[in-house]
Amino acid sequence: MGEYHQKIDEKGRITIPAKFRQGLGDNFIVTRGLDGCLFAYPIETWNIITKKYENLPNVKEARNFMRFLFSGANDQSFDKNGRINVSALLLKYAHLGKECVVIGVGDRIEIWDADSWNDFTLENESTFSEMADKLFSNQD
Amino acid sequence: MGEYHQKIDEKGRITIPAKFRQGLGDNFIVTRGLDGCLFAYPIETWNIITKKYENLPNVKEARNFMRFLFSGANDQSFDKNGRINVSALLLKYAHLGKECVVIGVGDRIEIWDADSWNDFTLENESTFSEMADKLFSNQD
DNA sequence: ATGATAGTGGGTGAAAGTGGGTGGTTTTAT
DNA sequence: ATAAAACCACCCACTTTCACCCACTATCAT
Repeated sequence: MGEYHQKIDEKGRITIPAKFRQGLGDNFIVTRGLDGCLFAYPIETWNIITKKYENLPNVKEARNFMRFLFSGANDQSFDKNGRINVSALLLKYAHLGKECVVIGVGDRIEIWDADSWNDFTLENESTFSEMADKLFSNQD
Repeated sequence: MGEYHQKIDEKGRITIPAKFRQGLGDNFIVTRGLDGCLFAYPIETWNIITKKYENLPNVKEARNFMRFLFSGANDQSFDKNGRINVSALLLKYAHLGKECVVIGVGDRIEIWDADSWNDFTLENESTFSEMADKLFSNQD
């Protein structure tokens, strides 16, 4: 949980906030996420996700799906200073420039380009309250 | 897993990314893949696959698929620099030019011509985001 | 104020990737 | 049968990249 603003240096390194490091473990997966951000999963969570799709029938759609799933995935670990090295491909996918935002969402971490994140929050600001209404209205 | 862009030299040699080498082992199989790429399997995985198809009913489709699978199969090993020597036949089959893309997909590696891979991702871009929605949303 | 922890930037040596040479074996032509 | 030609496995050399290390700054708690 939480929102942290971090910088991406010229080598494509991102410091993951100290708070998140323990949750991710020593080895974890960074992959393409939804709405133009990156996801980072603990390896155990990733294994659960992939295990679900391991025995798909060998048809074209399934093959494409697996290609999408695996080609975007990188296993990562922290350097001595708690940084990860994001590949050029993933940087491009998420339009990551010099500034980024790292947020904790349930069992994963999301990495957003600062501008994208800004746009996202602006766009959704007004709908958040509606969303909250919807989500929590029939709670007792 | 992951996506790596490599070059093919004039002798038809492709450097397999260091990350994939251990998974393939010293001897492995390269063969015609589906959807216009090449597959590379560790020898153990290959044995399992062939065993599976040996037990298929002896119908024409099965025989044809076996022919497809076996006639293109080469056992390969790495040279001192981690490269494999792809036969002219397989290069032609996968339309491999100077640039290629190597991806890890579950228990195998796929080798794509750079342009083919580009076309593939462009064609599927829209369905990929749907896939991602499916993939990450109905997580239970 | 001071020490400890987190974040940022950069240098460096080892490893990965790339290209080309060479010598021996096989193939082909005379 | 023999020499010329082609091929291929092996070797070496160069370039680029990346993982690791160190140094500095900012932030926070005591």
